[in-house]
Amino acid sequence: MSTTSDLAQQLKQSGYKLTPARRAVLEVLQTPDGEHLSHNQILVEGQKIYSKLSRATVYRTMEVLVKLRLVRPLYLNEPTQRFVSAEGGHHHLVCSNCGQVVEFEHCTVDQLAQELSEQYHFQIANHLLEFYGLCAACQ
Amino acid sequence: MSTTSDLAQQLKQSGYKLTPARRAVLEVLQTPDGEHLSHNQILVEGQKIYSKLSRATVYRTMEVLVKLRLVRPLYLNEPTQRFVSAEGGHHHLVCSNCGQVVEFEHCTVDQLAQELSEQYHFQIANHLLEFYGLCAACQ
DNA sequence: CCTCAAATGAGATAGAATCTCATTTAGGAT
DNA sequence: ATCCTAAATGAGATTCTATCTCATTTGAGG
Repeated sequence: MSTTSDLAQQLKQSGYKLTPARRAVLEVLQTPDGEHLSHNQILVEGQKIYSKLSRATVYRTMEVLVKLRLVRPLYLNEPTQRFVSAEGGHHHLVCSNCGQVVEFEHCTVDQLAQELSEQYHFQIANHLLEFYGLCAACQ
Repeated sequence: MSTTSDLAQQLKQSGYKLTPARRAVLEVLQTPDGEHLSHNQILVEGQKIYSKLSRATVYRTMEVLVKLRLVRPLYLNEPTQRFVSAEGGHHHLVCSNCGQVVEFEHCTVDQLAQELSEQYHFQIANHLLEFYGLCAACQ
């Protein structure tokens, strides 16, 4: 997602205190598996780093990160909020049958983003492109 | 979304009984505002048609419609499942600040869908393309 | 008009998100 | 180094969405 020091730096510069609880959350977010994590996953992983970490603090910290546009919330076909880096695109192939989510990289919507940006006077920061269908196994 | 009779016909042909509760749900889905509805909205509107309609039946009916691929579930930046027609694409400009959702029509991902379909052996039925940013008012 | 598997309603339960409030603490001021 | 205060925290209560259970009702074929 970003390096912990990046995120910590940004928090500090925006006037937020750097607490052990927040450090733990940031550290979780920048692990190799730090993308697409839910609040609960962040809580469980975060408590391995700082055992007193509470659920409410995870919610509040993520709220701050979203407000600062350091991460972006996302729902992947279930009623659970997850988080991804705020920049760039996120591209998924989602199987309507088994729920499997495959990420892909190649994406062709930049041109379209440009056009929409002008047409609707939207300042576009990132996007989500999901294709729904049946994976090879479920067909 | 579809006409009620379409949906009713499909249910019938798939071996499901046509009950007043199901008719009410189908009728709600095919009103002009029948897209993007949540379970709760369907319940409230449905009870205006058939007052005994229960929450559990709304959930179960939508589950059937999803299984038959007549509708598709979708989360729009909140932890509430909503439903859209199963076919075609859904295109949104979402304001990260005020949450406003604008729909747009012109879309350029068909070519990409074709390529991904071959590359990942996915049988793609529809897609969701969302751009996140700041709307004119929030900039 | 009978029959019975399918469907329903009501309420219980589970899980995610939000709120409240008394206590603790980061970090600037002294 | 110590003090001070607004900011942050933890724990638990509360709200809302989703799922489950089970006794009762009903659609639709025979």
